[in-house]
Amino acid sequence: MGDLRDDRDSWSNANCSVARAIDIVGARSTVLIMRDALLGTRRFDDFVRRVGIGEPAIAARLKEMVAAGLLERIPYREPGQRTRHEYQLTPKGRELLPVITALRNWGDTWAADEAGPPIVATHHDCGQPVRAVLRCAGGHDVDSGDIDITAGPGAIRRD
Amino acid sequence: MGDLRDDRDSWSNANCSVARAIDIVGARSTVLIMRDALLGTRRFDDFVRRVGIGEPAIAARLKEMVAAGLLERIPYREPGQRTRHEYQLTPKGRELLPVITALRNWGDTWAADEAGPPIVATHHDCGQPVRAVLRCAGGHDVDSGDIDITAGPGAIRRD
DNA sequence: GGACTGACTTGCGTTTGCTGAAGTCAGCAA
DNA sequence: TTGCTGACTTCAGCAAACGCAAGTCAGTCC
Repeated sequence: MGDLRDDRDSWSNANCSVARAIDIVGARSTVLIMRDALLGTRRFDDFVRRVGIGEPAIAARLKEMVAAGLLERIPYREPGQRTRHEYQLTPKGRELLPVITALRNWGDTWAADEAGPPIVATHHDCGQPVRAVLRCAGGHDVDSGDIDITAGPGAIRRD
Repeated sequence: MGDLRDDRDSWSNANCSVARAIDIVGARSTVLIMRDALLGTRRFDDFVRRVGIGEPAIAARLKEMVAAGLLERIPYREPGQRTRHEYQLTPKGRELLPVITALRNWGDTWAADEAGPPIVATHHDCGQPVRAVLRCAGGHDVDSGDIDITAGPGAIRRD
């Protein structure tokens, strides 16, 4: 099976997973809400204070994200308070962690403040910083030059 | 040093690398152009045919991406043709590969066509599929539950 | 020199994303 | 019952992103 890049016009991007993904999570506010959700934020007013975009945009986006299955709206109740709802990550949402981590790594390297990165994610067991890296199912580290592109089952040929 | 999530209001997102990153590469067309650039596309008309967005948007975005240092505009000449330019990835651009890969992985899992993923990235040496995974500098695989958040040198406290 | 082609640019119009200020609404507290 | 508060919603209005159609411009080929 040859590398598709040798015959680039034989496949189309119509069924591209990258495009599908950004159509769901590509909006700026969605990424920023996911950032904070992955750091543990769950309540509406906390999102409003932390995400840094306006309240109407947060409300609209949270609704969209619940509809998209990234968050789940769960009722909770504190003593002496009425029932409220919090937004908990679903597995579908939680699995965006590599995306956000890769984005943060890149921002730390190429768009950081002179002072350095504002927050650092570290491994709980050993305290070392965490990064998103490429690895193959055989367990090898993969360099960007060592990747072949092959057609998957959903490939659409164009003849 | 405690986990910052225990004291979430003590830091601000003003200097967030995730936000900085998406302000540079967050537009839909930028991501799609990077997708194709990372698959080897270099020429204007190839981007127009493959990316799936209009010509004016491609032209404007390529210009922005060159200005942002993601791509470099390099003159080339084919025999009997006039001098043209191609858009080559810079290191800054190439290092977005984990971001695009993580996005593609997520899309393959959560937003794929029934037929399955259209393209598969495989390790050149062993042929196994490539994924973006989290790992710490100590060499351990990191699960999403095993991450601590600590303040980095660029942290902005808010008192 | 005239046609051709690849690489853009210009000029609309439309949609989407976001902001800011103000309004609504449910239920617990007094 | 009235007030309060947290969680939204509604209503302009603006700017950026994108699509489509047409125009430009520099070489090269004939």
